[in-house]
Amino acid sequence: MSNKHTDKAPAPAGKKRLFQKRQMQIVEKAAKLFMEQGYAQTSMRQISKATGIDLSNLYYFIESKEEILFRVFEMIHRPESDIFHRKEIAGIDDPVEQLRVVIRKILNVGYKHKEEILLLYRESKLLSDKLRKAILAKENHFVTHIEAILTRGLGKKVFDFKDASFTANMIIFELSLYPLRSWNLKRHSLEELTDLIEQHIMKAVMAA
Amino acid sequence: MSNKHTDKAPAPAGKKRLFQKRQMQIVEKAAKLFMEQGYAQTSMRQISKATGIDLSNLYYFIESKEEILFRVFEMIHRPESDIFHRKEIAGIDDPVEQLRVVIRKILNVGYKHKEEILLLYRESKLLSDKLRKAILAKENHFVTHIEAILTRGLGKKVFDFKDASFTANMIIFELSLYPLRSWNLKRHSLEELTDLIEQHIMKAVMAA
Amino acid sequence: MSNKHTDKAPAPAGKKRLFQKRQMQIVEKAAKLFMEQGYAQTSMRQISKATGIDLSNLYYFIESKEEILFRVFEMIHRPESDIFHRKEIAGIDDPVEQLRVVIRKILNVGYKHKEEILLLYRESKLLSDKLRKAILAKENHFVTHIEAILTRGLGKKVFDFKDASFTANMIIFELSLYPLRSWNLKRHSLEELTDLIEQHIMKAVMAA
Amino acid sequence: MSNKHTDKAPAPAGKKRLFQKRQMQIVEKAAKLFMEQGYAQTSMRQISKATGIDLSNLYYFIESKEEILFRVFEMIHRPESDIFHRKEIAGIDDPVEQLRVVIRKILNVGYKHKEEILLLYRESKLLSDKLRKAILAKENHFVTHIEAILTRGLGKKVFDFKDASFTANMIIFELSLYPLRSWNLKRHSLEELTDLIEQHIMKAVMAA
DNA sequence: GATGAATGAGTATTCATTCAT
DNA sequence: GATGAATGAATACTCATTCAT
Repeated sequence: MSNKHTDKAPAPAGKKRLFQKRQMQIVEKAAKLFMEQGYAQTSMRQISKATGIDLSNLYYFIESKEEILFRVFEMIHRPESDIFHRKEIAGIDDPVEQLRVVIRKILNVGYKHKEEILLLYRESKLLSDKLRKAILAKENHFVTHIEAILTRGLGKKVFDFKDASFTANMIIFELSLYPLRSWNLKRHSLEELTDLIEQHIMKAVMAA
Repeated sequence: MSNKHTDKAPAPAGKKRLFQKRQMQIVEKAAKLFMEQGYAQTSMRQISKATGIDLSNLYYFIESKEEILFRVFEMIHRPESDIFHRKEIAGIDDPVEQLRVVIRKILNVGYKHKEEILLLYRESKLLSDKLRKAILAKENHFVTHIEAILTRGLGKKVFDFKDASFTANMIIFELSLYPLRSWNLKRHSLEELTDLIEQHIMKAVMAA
Repeated sequence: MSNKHTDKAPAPAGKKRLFQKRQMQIVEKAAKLFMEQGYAQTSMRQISKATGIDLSNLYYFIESKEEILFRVFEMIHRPESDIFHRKEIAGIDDPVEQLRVVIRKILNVGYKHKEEILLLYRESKLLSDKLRKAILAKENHFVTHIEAILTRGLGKKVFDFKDASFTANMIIFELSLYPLRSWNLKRHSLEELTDLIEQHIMKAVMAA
Repeated sequence: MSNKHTDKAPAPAGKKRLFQKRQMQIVEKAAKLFMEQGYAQTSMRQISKATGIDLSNLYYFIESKEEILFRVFEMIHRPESDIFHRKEIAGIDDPVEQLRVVIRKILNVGYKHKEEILLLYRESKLLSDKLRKAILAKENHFVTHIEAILTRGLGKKVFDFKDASFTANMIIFELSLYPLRSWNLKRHSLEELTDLIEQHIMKAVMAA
């Protein structure tokens, strides 16, 4: 997918804004449809109807259905991206407390964006290798951050485990328990779940 | 899906076997295609070509594409189903040891059937409610078994956690780390992974 | 459609009976299905299931789906065929009374075989020209009989109309009011209908 | 059948006309095919070929094969619909004369649209309940009008019969004698037929 | 007489995408 | 920027009928 549109000769800034606004509109509505029905089961006509943008006109703003999916994935990752840079987290000195807070933050994001995360797991395979890798790279960013916290805690001997990289991966995975298996967790409230997951993870990493 | 074929008047056993053999053939080939390309992206024509069974004749052995998917899922679950009943596990008295063995068994199944399990997570949404519930019920069977082990260990005070049901769910989930995130675990060998996962889980449930 | 089966070398009478019995079985069940769903919407598989005769075996008793339809039509006409020969009708001297009785007889047949008659009107077009003509010839038989009664009444000056052939046709047609338009006659009971139709027809043919 | 096309935002009248013109084209050609071969025996491919509109493009103008059938029926009813509102009929004071004129008008329509009316009787069963009811409602409109004339004549004592509703139904039915049984009326010219049918009906309703 | 399996052409319908205006 | 119409390939599925055993 070449950036057919975005690398055009520099257009008046106003026009460009409007263009991107339309794109966002499309991506957001499409995201909703993809989550509800799946990518393959959503037709361009449905997206056209949902956005109110004429079917042919849609292709003025996006190049293909696949591009929409890619942009949907991009959009999904954005809200979580800056979690680690906020002072409320970066400023915490105790790795134990820091991990605890990060866990809760990510869990909350997961509750809110359950559908989006499910979508990511379900449909990312459809992307061409290149695009899928771009998405997975973003994922990796998270793992790296967790790993940093873990390593710091290991140095301070408040944590105890064999492999920080593995453990970071596992933790990120555990944090997606709810989005991926909510159908089997109906009996717990979100508050309970948060506590249970936090305790489960902390117990697995804490030094004795 | 009615039992169009299976509830026929009792046919000669040999003939019936042949029919089921063909069904298996279809389901296995289809499973492979579904894993590689996804369910929606796999056409009945492709299944026909892959099995060598004429497209229309395919429908002599199965009722619909959806039935194939359902049978694929059934097949995935089967090899794991009897894990818990084998003496080598049911016979173990120590819950700690028992859990450890079960973890390793399930992990091994997961390594072998990585693609299948991914498929299960990816495409189970596509099944009609009825069929999806049938599949989830099988899943639940596993969780229940783990829960039983956990509860026994809790009684013996060798385990320590708040909620056996939640913990069993979480463990089952952790055991699918590899199938669901193998793309991020390339640097570990399967033996390493097995050890790491086992330790991670055991640490999270063991009493101090 | 050649009589592939029936003109075989003379078979033992018992076998032939059985063969015809099976044929009847097929035709009767098929008739029911055709009436309910229409000819085109009924599949040979359904007929096979309804009769309990294996699909391939069906073709031992009939040549084609079209032959079944033809035999269904044949069967439909049979019960009415002998109406006119029974003494209770042939023995009546007064044409007025005779017509009246015939009307009531045919109406009753129509009430009982509403679906069959509808089928005849709906699907006879599907038959090849030759077969359709064979069916229509039977129809004509009725008209001729009515025409005879009318002509006799005209001679006795108890009836009054211009064209006996036309009138006979019209009467036969009027007698199929119920099978063809029952959806618009729900508010009348069959007894009422019988009276109303009889009076309507009689008024149209009686001399002043 | 939702009004997928017709409830669009008010488009330029010219464009809309063109769209409807295409629809008409389809419906007319399809009507011809349905009459010749029956609905079930006519394929969308044939309709595509007959109209010169590409098979997939056909679905731009109509929603389904069933919609075509429905529109065919609508079209059949339209030319007759305004019969009763024309001055030449509504303006007649004498019910006898009025009925006579209506009979002749409807008969003429029947002669012209013999095939269409046959189609209506043959295939209306295929419509879904909802659509069939819409068609039958139009039919009923006719009956109601005839009934009104009959009732007026009954009041003026120029007519004599027991049940106006039944008689109206019967008359409408008698007027379709030719479309439904033309195969048995070949020996009469249309002029003769018109006279014979008119006389038959009038005799059945007139007061002595 | 019966049966399981095959065959090959057919069905209505949907799709993403593009073109001309 | 927008719209109506087109395109051509694909979809899952069904059919009447026949064959080999």
